[in-house]
Amino acid sequence: MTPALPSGQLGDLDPTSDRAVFRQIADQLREAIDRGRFREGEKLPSEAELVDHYGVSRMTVRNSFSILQGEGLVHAEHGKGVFVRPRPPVRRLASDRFARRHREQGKSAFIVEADTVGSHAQVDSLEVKEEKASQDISTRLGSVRRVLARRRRYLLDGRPVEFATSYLPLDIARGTQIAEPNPGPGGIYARLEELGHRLDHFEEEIRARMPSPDEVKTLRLASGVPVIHLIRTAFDTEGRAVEVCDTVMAADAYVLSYQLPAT
Amino acid sequence: MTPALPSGQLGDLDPTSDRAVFRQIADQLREAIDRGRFREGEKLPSEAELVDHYGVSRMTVRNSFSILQGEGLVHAEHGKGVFVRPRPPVRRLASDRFARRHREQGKSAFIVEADTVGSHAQVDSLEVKEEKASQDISTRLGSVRRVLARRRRYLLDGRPVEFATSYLPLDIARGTQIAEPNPGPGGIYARLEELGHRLDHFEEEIRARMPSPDEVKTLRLASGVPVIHLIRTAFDTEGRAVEVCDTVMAADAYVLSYQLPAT
DNA sequence: CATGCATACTCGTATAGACGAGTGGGCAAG
DNA sequence: CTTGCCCACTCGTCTATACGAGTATGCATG
Repeated sequence: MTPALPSGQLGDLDPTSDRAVFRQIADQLREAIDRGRFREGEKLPSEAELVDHYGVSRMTVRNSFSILQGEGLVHAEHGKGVFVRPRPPVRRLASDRFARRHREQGKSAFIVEADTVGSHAQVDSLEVKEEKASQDISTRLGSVRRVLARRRRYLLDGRPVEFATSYLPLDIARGTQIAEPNPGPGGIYARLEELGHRLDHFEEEIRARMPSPDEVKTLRLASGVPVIHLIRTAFDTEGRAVEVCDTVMAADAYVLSYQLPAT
Repeated sequence: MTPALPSGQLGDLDPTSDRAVFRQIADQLREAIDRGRFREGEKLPSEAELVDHYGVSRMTVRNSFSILQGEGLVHAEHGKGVFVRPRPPVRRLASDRFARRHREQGKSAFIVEADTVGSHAQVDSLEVKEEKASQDISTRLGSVRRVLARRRRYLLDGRPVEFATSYLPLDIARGTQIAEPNPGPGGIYARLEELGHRLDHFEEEIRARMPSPDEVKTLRLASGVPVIHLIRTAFDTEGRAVEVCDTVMAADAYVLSYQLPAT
């Protein structure tokens, strides 16, 4: 005889309900996941099994799955099945992460931080070049036409989590170590201070949205995972904007943390 | 004869490409939107028109639309069509929004702020009650068992944009104006200071994720719109956590802004 | 002129079937 | 024992069809 189906965990449909069948199925799966009947990384019943269990067509079941995918709850793997999406370890960004004392050490802040939590960090796809400033960047940097752009991608345990571009005015960066692929210990902020631009404060703008297809690719995002878009401007003590850093982060990999004075 | 179809703007499929047909269609529509060939709020070609234009089945076209919906680019309206989703006006939250000087005025900060940008603000579904603290809230408030919870929803020009719950320890809030639906001028932070809890600083934790079905309902979110989840803890000058505010915001309605010292 | 209905067009839901392609296990051949 | 193939199972893509339900428009009726 046939063994009990994994779908035995699930209930029945309510034909009298005006809620669409595929929504009812999605509801039941979601609840089963929330209650822990399917755990992180565990496989859900296959499409065929759910077709049998509910007596609906395959497209209806797929429709249910696509809802849950949009919510970021599950992900499908071709040839294997549909799985409860595990919550990856998150990276916490504290608001003192640019404190001067953190710049004293040799290694990059990203690597050091990853080491302390036992993760393997990597930086790749480094690109450093001069280019025309976009309207937005030009405005933020105070009407510059061309900028030095530093692009890089950060990976944690092999997973891309962040993609960032720093823009600097050419009159500051050209010909300095900032224009080199490796900016040296303490990063470009340390170099900026050596060049006489003592940093005063940063401004960060935060948005969240769904990723573009490009971002899905570079960050290898599962469907249903938004991105956090952070734009940071660094100001020196003379009030000049000396750098703009445009960062796109996989939202499921980050918690940002800020401290605000109550004054 | 038939008039030129709106889909005349679009190209052809590449049958030799290994890219799925519905992705190719989504790509073309996305590009057309990005290039401004379809403007904000404008109607895309109907499913039937695209079926004719590309010579594919209706499900394939719908599949394309569902991709764009997941990206938050378009939204469908039953009986009307599929439209380019307009970017709503955003609310900017500055990091000095809790500065003491902002608490002097009579009206709530949310209303005042909305007035200055010419929007109509509303607060509704107010609920104030004592309840058991969740594990997380209890930890943040320093092991309290029960709390006063203040729930409210914020609307801008009739659109719900934010849903927030404040939690306060009972020994502070019980019997005070904080436990009333209307906490009075300056809000609960003003009341806390009057009660001798001079505020020292705030900590904010920020996450972004896709909304739960509940959140979709309360915030009337279109598909493809993530939420920003903000958890703020207020500390008094004695280092005690005196309030935790858990806020869920429609991500397309907000830009958060923070200022960090470089020290 | 105003009301209300018929109708055409829109997207929403659901079925049934077909083929393709990735994965993994078992079995047969070497 | 190892290699390699076949097969069963999985999700991915696509077609064709049907009916339901919301919207808007125009026309007929009062």
